[in-house]
Amino acid sequence: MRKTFLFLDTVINKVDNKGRVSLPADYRSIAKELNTQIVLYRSLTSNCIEGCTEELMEKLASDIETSHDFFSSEQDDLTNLIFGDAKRYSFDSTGRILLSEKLIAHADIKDKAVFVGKGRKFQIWNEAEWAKEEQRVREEILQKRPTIKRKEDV
Amino acid sequence: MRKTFLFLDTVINKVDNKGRVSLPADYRSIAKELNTQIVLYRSLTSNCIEGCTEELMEKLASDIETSHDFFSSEQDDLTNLIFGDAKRYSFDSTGRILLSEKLIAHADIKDKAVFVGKGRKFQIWNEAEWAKEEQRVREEILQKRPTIKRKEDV
DNA sequence: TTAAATACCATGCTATACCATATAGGTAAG
DNA sequence: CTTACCTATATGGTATAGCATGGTATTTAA
Repeated sequence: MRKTFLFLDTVINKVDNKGRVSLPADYRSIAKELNTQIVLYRSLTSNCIEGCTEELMEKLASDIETSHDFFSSEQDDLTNLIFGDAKRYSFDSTGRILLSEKLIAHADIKDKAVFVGKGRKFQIWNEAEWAKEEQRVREEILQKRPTIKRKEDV
Repeated sequence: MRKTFLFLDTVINKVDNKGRVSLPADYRSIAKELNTQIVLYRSLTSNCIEGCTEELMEKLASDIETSHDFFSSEQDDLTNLIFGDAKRYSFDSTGRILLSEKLIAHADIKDKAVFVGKGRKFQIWNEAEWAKEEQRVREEILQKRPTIKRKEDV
């Protein structure tokens, strides 16, 4: 029935004192249907956790293999950074994952986790941080809007 | 459930005074599922130990065969360096391997070993050395990021 | 015969699997 | 339009299994 496999929507779930949090049901069903696991890692650019399917990771590994020399330092650095930080997360029968200390610290997660869909990937934010980020993104879009409008007018 | 065989995550395990260290369970399961052994060798470029499956070694052998002249000195050097240094390591029922003196000396391993996933390969570092290396890589990648993106897009 | 490598046993800890309860969304009957 | 019921998801709590690690025995090699 499902034709696309996109992480969508924004969902806020509670994180208990062990670091457990329910993965949104919608995200779970993607992993289930693709028969793959979820991989989480620290975002390179923001104070948030980023996630994707293991399938996408596999694709990335192949891409790196073919686009760089086997012994190149670029490939070395890239693979260290990406795969060294990524970790498979399996959810239990109730759909929860256990966030690692490293991830929680990086995103400053307290008792709430905000899941934000990004298509092939998704992000997990601290509630207040996400509010700020969303504000920032919206303002940026508004600034660009006049340019778009002008084009439409022409 | 698992369809991919990527070495992921960063795990710190203790090395006892005999040089024994637990291979992370996740890494072991890869060797098990692929029904292959783990091969370790001294990194050509860093003060760390590098590891992969024997399967990947096979692939590397084929690649070298096709990418250089069969009798070239380049191929001689490469094969000497890599295959001459590599050694199979089998783990016992509790999942531990015994690191050789040569490897321990090269990576300056003391009482802790840091396993860093690299996708098809992984590395083993001295704790302090890895901290420095991770820092260096993060800074470098952030600078090069536009270049990488361009490559991925193509 | 001694040292070193390998295999096996025991223990404590923690991730994870499972059960039970609560909450919300949706549907159909009143 | 309201109420009651049902299903799916989220969350709290607890038990269990898997893992890392200390220790010891057994085998292999020098």
